[in-house]
Amino acid sequence: MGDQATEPTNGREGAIPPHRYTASLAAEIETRWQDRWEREGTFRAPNPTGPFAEGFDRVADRPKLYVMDMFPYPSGAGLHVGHPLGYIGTDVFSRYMRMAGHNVLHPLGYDAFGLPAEQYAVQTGTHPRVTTEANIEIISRQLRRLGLGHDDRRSVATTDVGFYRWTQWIFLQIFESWYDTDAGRARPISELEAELAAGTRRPAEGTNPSGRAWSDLDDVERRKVVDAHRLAYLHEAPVNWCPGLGTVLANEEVTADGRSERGNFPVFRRPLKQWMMRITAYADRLIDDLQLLDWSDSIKLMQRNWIGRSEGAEVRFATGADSEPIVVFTTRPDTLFGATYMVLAPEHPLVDELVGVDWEDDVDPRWTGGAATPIDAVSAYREKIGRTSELDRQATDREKTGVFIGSYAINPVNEEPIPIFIADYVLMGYGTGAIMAVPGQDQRDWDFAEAFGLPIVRTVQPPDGWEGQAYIGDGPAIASQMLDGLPIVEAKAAITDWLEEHGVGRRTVTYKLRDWLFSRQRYWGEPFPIVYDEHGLPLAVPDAELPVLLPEVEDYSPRTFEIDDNTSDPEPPLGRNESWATVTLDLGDGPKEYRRELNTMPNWAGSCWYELRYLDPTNEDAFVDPEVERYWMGPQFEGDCGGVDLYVGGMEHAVLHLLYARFWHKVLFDLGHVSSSEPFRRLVNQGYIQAAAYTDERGFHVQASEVVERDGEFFHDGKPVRREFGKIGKSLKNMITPDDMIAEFGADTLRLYEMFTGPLEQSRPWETKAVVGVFRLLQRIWRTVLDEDTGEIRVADAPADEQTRRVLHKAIAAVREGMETLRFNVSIARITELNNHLTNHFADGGVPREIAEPLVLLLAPLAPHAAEELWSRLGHEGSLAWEPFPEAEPVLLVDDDIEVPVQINGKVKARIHVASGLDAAGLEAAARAEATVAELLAGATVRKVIAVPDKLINFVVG
RNA sequence: GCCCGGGUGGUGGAAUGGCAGACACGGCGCACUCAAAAUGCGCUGCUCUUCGGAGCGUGCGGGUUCAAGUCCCGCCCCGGGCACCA
Repeated sequence: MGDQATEPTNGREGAIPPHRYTASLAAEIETRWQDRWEREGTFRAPNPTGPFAEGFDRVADRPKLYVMDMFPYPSGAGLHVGHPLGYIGTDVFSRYMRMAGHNVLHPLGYDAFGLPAEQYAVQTGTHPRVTTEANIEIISRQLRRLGLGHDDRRSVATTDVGFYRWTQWIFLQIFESWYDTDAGRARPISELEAELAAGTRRPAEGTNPSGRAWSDLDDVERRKVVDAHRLAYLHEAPVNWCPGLGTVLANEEVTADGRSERGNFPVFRRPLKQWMMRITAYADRLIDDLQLLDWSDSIKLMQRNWIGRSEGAEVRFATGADSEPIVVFTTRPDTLFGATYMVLAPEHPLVDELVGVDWEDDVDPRWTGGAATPIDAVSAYREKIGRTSELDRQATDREKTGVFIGSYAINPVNEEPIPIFIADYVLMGYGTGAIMAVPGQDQRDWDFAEAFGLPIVRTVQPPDGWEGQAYIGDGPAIASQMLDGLPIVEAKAAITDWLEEHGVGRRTVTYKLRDWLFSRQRYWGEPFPIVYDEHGLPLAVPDAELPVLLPEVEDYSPRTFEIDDNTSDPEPPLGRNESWATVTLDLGDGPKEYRRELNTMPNWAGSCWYELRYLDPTNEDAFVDPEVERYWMGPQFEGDCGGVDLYVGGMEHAVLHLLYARFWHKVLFDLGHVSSSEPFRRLVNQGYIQAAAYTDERGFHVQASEVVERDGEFFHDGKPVRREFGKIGKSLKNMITPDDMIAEFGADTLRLYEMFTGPLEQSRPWETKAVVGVFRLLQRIWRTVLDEDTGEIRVADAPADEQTRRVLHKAIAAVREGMETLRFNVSIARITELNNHLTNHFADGGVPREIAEPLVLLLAPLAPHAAEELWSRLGHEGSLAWEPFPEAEPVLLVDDDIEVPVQINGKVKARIHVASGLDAAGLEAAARAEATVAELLAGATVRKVIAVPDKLINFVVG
């Protein structure tokens, strides 16, 4: 292990002063302070009430601050140096804010359910809990060694029975509620039942297929109606069935070319009964409340795009005498007069009903796909796209395909018959799965119309010379009867009114967001607190029966199938324990036998609410005490959504985790369980650390640690290799662990290095040889305070000179600003400047105590161990974690005399020294008096003088 | 294709519209040393230079302004997201 520069290199006694700050001294200091912090509970944040209330008096008058990281998955590989970047950032911020007078809560737990432990269990038979706990042990030791000041009492794991018990409870809250669109919020399902029974409310559209009155329905029918309202509901819907994994996947887990993100197996769309979460009910609120959040615009935009709200109209197109009309969704109802054909998604349910028997005599040959009859054409086309969806879609992306189905629809505005096609550019999953095609104003429709020889009618006047493509811009309506001359916005309003008056359409909104598929055929997840009765209908397991514990099973795997077998049904592993799968319960009508739900919840469930459990992790009566939640997360001002004050994590969770967590939080808010309407008020996405990886001539990665650099070229084993930057890890053979860096330099140096390489949000390359820079900074600060030979402090009690005071206070102001804006790199630079001044100014020691002590405190959030040690050597008893952070005195931030550049036509020609605050006139006089300036201005015409006090003066001459 | 970020020395990066390159790495030089290491100090954007200095410089081209890395318009390149969304 390289210990160059830190230890004697030749074994000679005394080559290194005995009290120098070295890696081994750092290790001794760091482990000692880590033990002491743990022993003294230094970072325990008191709650206002409950079991953690001890010590609250001390902080009661402080503002609260809740700082959180996206918690890690405890993988067996351990951490590399990229993982802790965000954790160090939040730790520095938390330590700073504590010293700046806040009651800071900074916990970290583990997102411990998930596939890797389960797959390991499948291979080895080791229970996932054993693997998970061992991995948590390893990672928590690694994290502790970094000196992260977490409240150790609150380190929950989603796999703890005491945690997932409440995950199940929250699931039941969601199950036991429905979304009242009139009230715009979730309400308990019991209130719905009461209103239905009282006749004050009718079942929502689509929830009562029989259409009979509530009073005429039997109990089972009524339950089905109620179940169809629930926010967690069973739905027989096309799902992404992945036989290779033996499980169903969420849309988000399927790649664009129809394969599983994990494993890259084929995925099939097929109907299955699965648990769904009605996140779409919250679509508008999830969009609208983004404006309350202090998140980056890019993340907000990604969420908005994901939800994909679009306003438009539904239009009904009549088809034939007995067939029901085709409903299309359009954002451009104003172009209805230009609808010259219609396209249905190939799997649209009306296709089979509408398909014609024979082609007309004069049918365009391009329309038939070469088939003898419309029925043949439809089935051939469906088969064709069924095949191509599994192949890469890229190739077919450009050209439009489809077939005529041999029948017509009637355009409601002009009674014109228009041909109906099926084509794969219309998706069943969006809108109504059917469109009116307006080639004049839509490029995709234009392309299709060109390919199939369909008429193109422009209904918006394009600019002069616009030819050969659709025109989607604004302009007056043409060829549209009563709409003619209207701009798009007015035409939309007019035609939508007309459609509504004539009963052939209405205003509507659609979303890209789908309801969330919540069932997984896995073992290592939360069991659903649900049983099924003899009707096959779901019932909640009563609170008293929670938690529903994961049963022991002999085999942890779901049954997997041939990767292209799309006919078998999922068989979850929980079904392998027969005695568990059936349970006798008394649900109010005597003991009866029920069948348990065998699926488990997806990995996201625990992370949807863990920010709440940290607050009150030992509570057995509630998922969180309401008073504790209000204290840490409640709104802080009128109109505030409340929530965690700072949440730091990777960009990869921009959509899924952050959307799901917001959804759950809003349900809990609606039901009155939390006072905050959003979970995370402020979000920061930390960057990534990338490291150099090297490939040889064959393109194989070589061990990065064995590569040497000569004159900008890189060699491995004497042969040249190519450098690239990529993710740290085993696959690129460029693994760098925090353990290695701590051994070589110490944890404080690692922390400083990661913070110094750039602002928290920015990605940066790892450069081990640059780490020595911040290591030297710590050595120099050490030397500022202590004598390296004797170990005695070398500070003086004499007062500091004016200049040194000014340097200190400017540093304080700048360090604070860097801390508050999470630009720790700037804070470190200012500390370096201060220390450089001290080494220059007090070369023989004797740095005034009034300077040395603030210097140590400025360093404390960044390099806490070294700072604690120096603080105690300076004679202080307790930890400095609760010492007040130095404050800058405003008078000392302004110099008496300052240097001001004098520009002539924007070029600096001279510098003058003037009293700070000197006004424009004084500045001009002083500048004109300067010899060079006077010379240059002699004989020139000064057209204008811009004098900015304390900044510069500019003479514009002509 | 569309939507977000971002392009500043050899490198990581600083800079409320007001002296571009703070701080650090690397490099060069000096002191200390028999020598090296360590430490300390100095220099280090590019080009020219009579060694005084001069010119050019924040991806490229325009513009606004007394003044632009920063604001506006149009391009180029890199990173990320979405992808037939009606």
